[in-house]
Amino acid sequence: MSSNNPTIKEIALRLNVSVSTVSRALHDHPRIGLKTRERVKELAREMKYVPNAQAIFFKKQKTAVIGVVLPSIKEEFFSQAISGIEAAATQYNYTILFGQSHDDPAIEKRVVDTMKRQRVDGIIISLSKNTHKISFLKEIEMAGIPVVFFDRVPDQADVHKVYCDIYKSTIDMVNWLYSRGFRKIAMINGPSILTASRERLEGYKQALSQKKMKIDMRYFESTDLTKEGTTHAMKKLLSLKNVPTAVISFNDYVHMDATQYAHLQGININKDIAFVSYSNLSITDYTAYPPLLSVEQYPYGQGEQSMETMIRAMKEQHPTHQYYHEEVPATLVIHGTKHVR
Amino acid sequence: MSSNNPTIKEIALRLNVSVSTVSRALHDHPRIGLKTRERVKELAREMKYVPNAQAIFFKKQKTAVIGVVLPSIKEEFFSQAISGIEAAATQYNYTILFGQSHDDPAIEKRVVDTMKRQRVDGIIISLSKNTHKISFLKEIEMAGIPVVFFDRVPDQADVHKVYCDIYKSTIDMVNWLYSRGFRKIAMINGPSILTASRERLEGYKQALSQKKMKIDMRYFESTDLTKEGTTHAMKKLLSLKNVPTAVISFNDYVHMDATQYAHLQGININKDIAFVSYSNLSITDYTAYPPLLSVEQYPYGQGEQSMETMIRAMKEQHPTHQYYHEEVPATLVIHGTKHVR
DNA sequence: GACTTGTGCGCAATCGTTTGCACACCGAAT
DNA sequence: ATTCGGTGTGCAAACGATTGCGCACAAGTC
Repeated sequence: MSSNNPTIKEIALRLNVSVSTVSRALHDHPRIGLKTRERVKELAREMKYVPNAQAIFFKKQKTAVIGVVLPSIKEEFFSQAISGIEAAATQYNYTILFGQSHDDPAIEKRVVDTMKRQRVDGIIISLSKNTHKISFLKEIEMAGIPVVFFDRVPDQADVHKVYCDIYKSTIDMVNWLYSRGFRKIAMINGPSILTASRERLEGYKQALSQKKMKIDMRYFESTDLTKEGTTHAMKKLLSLKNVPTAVISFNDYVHMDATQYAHLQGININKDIAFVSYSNLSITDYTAYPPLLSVEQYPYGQGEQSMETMIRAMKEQHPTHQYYHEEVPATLVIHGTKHVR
Repeated sequence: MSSNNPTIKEIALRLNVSVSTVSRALHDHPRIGLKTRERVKELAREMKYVPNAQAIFFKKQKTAVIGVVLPSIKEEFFSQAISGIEAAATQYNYTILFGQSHDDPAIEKRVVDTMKRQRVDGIIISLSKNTHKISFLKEIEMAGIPVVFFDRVPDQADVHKVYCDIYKSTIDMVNWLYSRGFRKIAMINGPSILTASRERLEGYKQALSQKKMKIDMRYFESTDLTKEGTTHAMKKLLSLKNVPTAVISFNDYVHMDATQYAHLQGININKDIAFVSYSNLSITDYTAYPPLLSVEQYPYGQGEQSMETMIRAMKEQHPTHQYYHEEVPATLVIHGTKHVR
């Protein structure tokens, strides 16, 4: 009936011992006699005593809570990532305080502030696509809360970060297309402020020049990741007099919008034009026009790795001069043609 | 440089006033003189003072944290839901402590225990599909932590719950099919322990009997929601000598597996057999065989509503005898045939 | 018998903040 | 001159748990 959780004080009172004895008994302190220990544990069980983590962590100045800030959990990539983070966190007995930035830097800052107030032990963050200054996060770090960036990471070296090498996998991707005879390779890239976009672009250019192909910027389009932006980009590509024979999309969502539009324009997907992409969403197995190939970025693995890195970062003494850069390998996943028509 | 966050004590020391004065000044207590108030606030800003929420909530016996337990965030339904919960929580200045059960009752219990330790102010939970006993949650409630169930809710009345009326929408769905001339209507339902499954079954039966149609249990199959389970169910339906002309799937994931298999068996989706489903996933717009119709269950809205209900539940004095049952309306969304082939 | 060693337990401080109460001072009203 | 009300501030307890230190008692050693 009592709404209040029992405390060690109440146990102590009932057993006529001191609170310190109860505390030590519950922790199996060797200096506490066996019978006392048993009596305490017995009563604790009976009273359904659950230690107050708030009090413990307050005392210890630790919370065993990690803040996780993502642009949007609606994206499969991030929901997979947080799943990995949570799995690893559970292993290390940490819990997850969760916040979304919705790609809005102001909200992102507010979420981070709340987490600081909550005195999380660390923050794992994938930056909003509109965030340019990360000074507020450096401040957090200066205040003794380690920050680990993942996937959408800043360029600078003085941060902990976990990401996969899009540059390298983009080169692999272009080579794959080249080896299959494609020469007119277009790209629908994401917003240029994203590191992810820059890496795609640089990998694209690098691969082409390795093959001694000249880079035609008319084959290079961008989208703001909305359906409209992607449709517009695809429209421009289709209007070229030299229509590309292959299109690399920024990710599978862009790919879906691009192919949907292209299909409406009478293009026979992966016949007239080959489509390849990034993300390797599980859902593409069910889509009308799966990409021939998609770069798997292992969001779950990146999430796990972020948590591992966080654990190590938390062990460093403050201030750190040791920054971890973890590169998770990306791999090309070639889809069967079973559902391609 | 200092890794430690400043406290009101340090501010008090520097200003030669007491901690109580600092505390009150920061809260604009009217009995503190204007100049003192200004001096305190000025210094607080200068020292980048951030109140220690741990200490405050420890003192106040409130954490402003709501625990959210979901089966798996990888499902779009739940990632949408948590998005809604988070949005509403932010409005009320609550933050979200997050955990997944992975449909495992043991993990579910462990997650809830951790949350109790953390002294969350409330728990919003969508039950694991294998959870039969919710006594551990009633205990949590007895201990003064309100529990709000959503979507996957228990049958009993003595709980707070938010859900949508699947029974009613199933009747609408069957009527929709009936009005278009379909008479051999099959169903691939989910695990029978889920309320969601029972409601679908009952709606199905009710609708058929309203139309004076006899209920043929050969048209009724179940899946454990795995691809294999669904394929098996579909296989049985296709092997009937009286093959159904319409199939109602438990949700869009089941629908995708069912139609994928049916297609491989040479069925012309939505021509030979009409397919309808639940969830109305945004992704179905891009899938090879979208359902003709899908029941929108508004996960985001259910999430928001769950948080609203939580706010109300937390206001009730303990123990409650006032339980909230919130029914979010479900609606039929009829897909165009644009991508159906 | 004095000394050491080990065993079993309690006292009290501590973490950062809030808050009821008391107190001191001041001007004004009686 | 006393009382009163208002204003500005400090004291100290409280929230729940942990932990260094100290004390009391018993058993063993010389």
